[in-house]
Amino acid sequence: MASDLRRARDEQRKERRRGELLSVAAALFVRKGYHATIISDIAAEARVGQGTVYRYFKDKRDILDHLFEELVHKVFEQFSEMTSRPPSNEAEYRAASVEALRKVVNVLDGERDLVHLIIREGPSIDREFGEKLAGLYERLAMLARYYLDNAIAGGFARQCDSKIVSQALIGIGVWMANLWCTGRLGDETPERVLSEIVDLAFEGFGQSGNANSLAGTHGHNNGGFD
Amino acid sequence: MASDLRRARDEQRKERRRGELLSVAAALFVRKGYHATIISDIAAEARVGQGTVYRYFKDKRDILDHLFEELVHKVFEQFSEMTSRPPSNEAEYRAASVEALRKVVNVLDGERDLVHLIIREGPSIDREFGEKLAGLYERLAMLARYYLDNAIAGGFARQCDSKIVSQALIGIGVWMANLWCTGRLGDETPERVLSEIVDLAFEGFGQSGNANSLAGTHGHNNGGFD
Amino acid sequence: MASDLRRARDEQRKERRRGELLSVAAALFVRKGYHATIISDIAAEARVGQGTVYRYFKDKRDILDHLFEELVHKVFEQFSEMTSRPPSNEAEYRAASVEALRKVVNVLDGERDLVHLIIREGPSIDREFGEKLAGLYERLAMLARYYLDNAIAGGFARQCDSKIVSQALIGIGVWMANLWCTGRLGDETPERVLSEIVDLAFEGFGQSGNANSLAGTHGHNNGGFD
Amino acid sequence: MASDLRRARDEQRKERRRGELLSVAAALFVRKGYHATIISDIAAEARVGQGTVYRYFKDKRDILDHLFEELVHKVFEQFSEMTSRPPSNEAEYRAASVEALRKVVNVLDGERDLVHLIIREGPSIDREFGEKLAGLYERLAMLARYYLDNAIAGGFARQCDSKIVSQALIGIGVWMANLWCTGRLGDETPERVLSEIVDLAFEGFGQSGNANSLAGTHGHNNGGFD
DNA sequence: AATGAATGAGAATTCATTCAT
DNA sequence: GATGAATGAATTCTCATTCAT
Repeated sequence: MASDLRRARDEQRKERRRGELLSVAAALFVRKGYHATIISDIAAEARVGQGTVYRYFKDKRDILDHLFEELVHKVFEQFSEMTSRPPSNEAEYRAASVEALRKVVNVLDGERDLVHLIIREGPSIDREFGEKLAGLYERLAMLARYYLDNAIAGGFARQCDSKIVSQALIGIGVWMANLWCTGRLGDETPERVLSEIVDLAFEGFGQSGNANSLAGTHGHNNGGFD
Repeated sequence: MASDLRRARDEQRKERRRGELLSVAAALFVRKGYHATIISDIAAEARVGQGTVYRYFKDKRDILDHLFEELVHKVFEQFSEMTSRPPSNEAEYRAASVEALRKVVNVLDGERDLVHLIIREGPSIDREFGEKLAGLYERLAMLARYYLDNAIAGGFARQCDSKIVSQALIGIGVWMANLWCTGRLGDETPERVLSEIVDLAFEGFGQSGNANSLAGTHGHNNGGFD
Repeated sequence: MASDLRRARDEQRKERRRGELLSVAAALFVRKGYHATIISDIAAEARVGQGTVYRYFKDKRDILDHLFEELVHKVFEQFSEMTSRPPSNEAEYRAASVEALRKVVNVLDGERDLVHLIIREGPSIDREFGEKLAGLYERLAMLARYYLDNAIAGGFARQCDSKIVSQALIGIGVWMANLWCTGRLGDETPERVLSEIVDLAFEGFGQSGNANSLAGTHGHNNGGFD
Repeated sequence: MASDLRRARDEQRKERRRGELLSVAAALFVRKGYHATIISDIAAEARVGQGTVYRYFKDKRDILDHLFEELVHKVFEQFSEMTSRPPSNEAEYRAASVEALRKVVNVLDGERDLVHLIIREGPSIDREFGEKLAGLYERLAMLARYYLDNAIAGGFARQCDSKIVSQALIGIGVWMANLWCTGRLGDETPERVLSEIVDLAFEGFGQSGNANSLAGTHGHNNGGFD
């Protein structure tokens, strides 16, 4: 029936406008900052009335939530197709790491502004959003830790505190992502960064083997902390 | 003279109250968030009138600036006394790294809330503050890079892109500092974290030597990026 | 279309409300004084929210600017239709003066409060407004001087310092306007005032001719001034 | 006794400081405007504490009152010594007018800023001050009218509405005083201005005698006013 | 559904005045 | 008497949200 067609068209138009509002808001949040961006900015930039914004989103915070979910969805979408067979030697582990990072980079590459926004503003929006973001980071850390534990158990990763190390890896990732989004990595290509980071993670920057390792000495030596 | 005594006492009281206001503000910024904290909160918590806050600080932003400068000052104070002789072998490098980190940890340990505040809110206050903070991180990265370059030149660090690696190290540091400040490191002691991180940085978590390194292969293989 | 009608109606309503706010503000400025009138007074008197005032005017100063421009516009509108042929004898000059003053009086009569407000508060609002007002007075003085110079050149006005005399005429005008607006002229009709002033300007109040004139003696006799 | 000397010295110092505060306040009122000048400006400029200002004056308004009274006192002081014999012919009238104006000018010359301040800000301070100032002007107008009525009665001034004409004369006086105080009279000397004004008042700027006078026709002709 | 005018709660900021020292 | 730190009432201005059209 005609009304079905019409309804479909309306639905489509609505979806398009919602997307338009999201992208306009993201751009403004990035440019002016989340707190400094006011609803009327978004409405004006999207060429709609202020009231219209409220037809699509509950409030400003709701817009950010949608942007966040969108990003999270895109990232995890990538991993849904990954083979879940865990690596059984260092070469496989390294290859899998590189593959996973490449996927992430590919997603983030198309959403630089959004990523920058989330990393920069996310922790300071409010307690709830901060915890949601921290939860995301935690999930990523758990993932990294899972693979690291597997490698340690399989004997192709050094004995180490996988909880700490996996967090450190996430720290590197978030930090580099942020630098890259804000253009502070200069002309380094993502691939270059990626390989350097994987090398650092697997080999460190030292020359020797395990000589002088401090690991394992803690507890015996508190290093002078009070 | 009496008036001198009076002036000295006034000066002292003023300094005490300024400090009181700063610490109250820091606590509130941490608890409620910078944006959600309003001047009257600070005044009420410090048991003074709103106007009094304005006698000591231009506005809310000015309070944060003072907190930031205070922290930066305390951190760099530690390094002013460090021997500047660069390490000449890996053991020295590692020892110097540990010593420097311990100093930083010692400072930050007394300012957990403040550190958390700056890391969390700093990037989203406004452009100016964000750049000031980024400048601090950049300085730290330069410092790390300087030592790394020295080690590479001296043959006791692996050939690597020191720009990327040093940034990664800063990323680890900021990340761990943040986790620690927010209590998300659980019962791990700073010393334990420190040694794990240094081990990771010097040796990586891999077992083998340089096997399978990706470094140097970039350019020949863009990894599928478009 | 319906939306056109709607827009037109909205436009009209907006214009009406703007006018309402202006007249309410003018009344309050006159009654309480500009500085003593606060935005919430205006909003309350106009039965609108405070925020609404800010939808129409940038701030209190902006309201005054609009009132001033409105008045200036109304005054000069009157002169746009006047014949520009300059008078060629004293009778014509006198008639033209009377006609011009009548026009001004007719305009001001409908805006007593506003005129009073501008004369009273104008000079003390701020430097900018003061200069704008002084500029208006200066324009009026130039106009008077132009006609006076013409009359002197034509031999139907006495030799005199037209710069000083024209300023004196403006002084009389502003002063009488102010007295009249504030009701301090009692039951004198504007027409009566007008004719007295014109007589004074053309003939002075003396009986004799030019006897005893001081004009032209300055320079020879500085009258004791140092 | 010593305490008498001391008391006298204290009294003197107090008077000096009071004068200092008044002159500092006047300068600030002129430069920044009465409303824009705050107590702490005055205190800072006079190099005293804010509280000290309140030892000498009740509040800001009180300072202005004192400045006003000071000026009024100085002006009327001049007239206290004037012979009170009224003029008996036009020449005497003219001479007396000139003499009186010269006295006024001599006083005002030393108080330009103060005069400017009073003329500019006086009417807008508050109702009370405005009325006080209007009262002063009214007194001056009464004085002028008294002499004018005397001259009309004596036959050496034209029949005219002395109420209106005397107000017009005050208008000229205040206007010229203001122009002069603000430097907008350029290089015209006070004496020059004075003589031009007296000429204008006694003779008008017209050439003819009473030709075309409108005076006396009012009432028969309302001039088109509605 | 779309609009944008209206709203008023809420936050920042100022400054006259008080008062302990 | 002098001081200037402290105060909080008062005012301006913003902006998220509602709602009549």
